[in-house]
Amino acid sequence: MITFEKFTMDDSGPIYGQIVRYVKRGIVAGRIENGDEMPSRRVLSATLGVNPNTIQKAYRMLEDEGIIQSHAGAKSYVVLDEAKVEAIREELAENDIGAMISALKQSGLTREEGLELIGRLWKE
Amino acid sequence: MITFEKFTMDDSGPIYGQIVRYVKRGIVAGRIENGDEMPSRRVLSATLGVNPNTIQKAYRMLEDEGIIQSHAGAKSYVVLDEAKVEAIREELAENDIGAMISALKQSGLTREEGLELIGRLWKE
DNA sequence: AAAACTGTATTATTTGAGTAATACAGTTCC
DNA sequence: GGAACTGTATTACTCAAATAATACAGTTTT
Repeated sequence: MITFEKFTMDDSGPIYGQIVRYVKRGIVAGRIENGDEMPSRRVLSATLGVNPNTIQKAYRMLEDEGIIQSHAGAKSYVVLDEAKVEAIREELAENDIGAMISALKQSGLTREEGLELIGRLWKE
Repeated sequence: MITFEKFTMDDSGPIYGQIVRYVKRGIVAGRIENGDEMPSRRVLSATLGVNPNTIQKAYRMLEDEGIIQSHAGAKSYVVLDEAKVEAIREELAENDIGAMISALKQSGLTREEGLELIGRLWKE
């Protein structure tokens, strides 16, 4: 069973998007694997203090991307193969790192200045 | 006169926030300096294709942070000293880089893996 | 002085995100 | 088989963001 701690979600943007990203990052990090059981909409709703409809919206998006499978009445499961995981890994890196690079460029930092600053701020 | 190209604003979140960030990045990058004249609300509204009220909200925030000055009827001007610029520089780095680091950590990357990947994706 | 700009303020409307409260049908489990 | 779970769907409501359409008073500019 995948565990969602009470609001790891401190990102930006809509909550359902944050949940989708949280799951994808969990997959890439190996915390979530093929065959894992998703918490029910109601349970996750209570855990995160978020409306069931919002959870359903996130789950629907995950299903549309082929990451989970839902059958009416039964529990929902994670469905993954190595290719999918790799695709998600690249999508996340592209998004997270790409956004920062374009922000730092807009701030006038060169590649070397940027890398130096990141290295200094990332103290594990 | 500060120039806003037709939608450099492809960020996320409210438009007024994007405008505020755009100005701050311009300041840090040296594109915007003390004494610079801001485009009028109406002009920027037309340039960006955004409602005047939304522009006014952004300008109000900039004024509240002491970055611009507005006097009813007259044009608005940028007001900066070196200390302010440095404060903005640190705020932006903290935000942009901090967000990415916490995202990459959540994806399970170590500091070394992260820095290596960023270096590879940032091809100037 | 008059025209053409400025900033500022107000009211109404639309849209998307999120909440709230149910309802229903399918499944799991004892 | 019945209870207790599942996923799914619907309708109504609130709220913030953004738009739209003005209006007014102060400033530049000619």
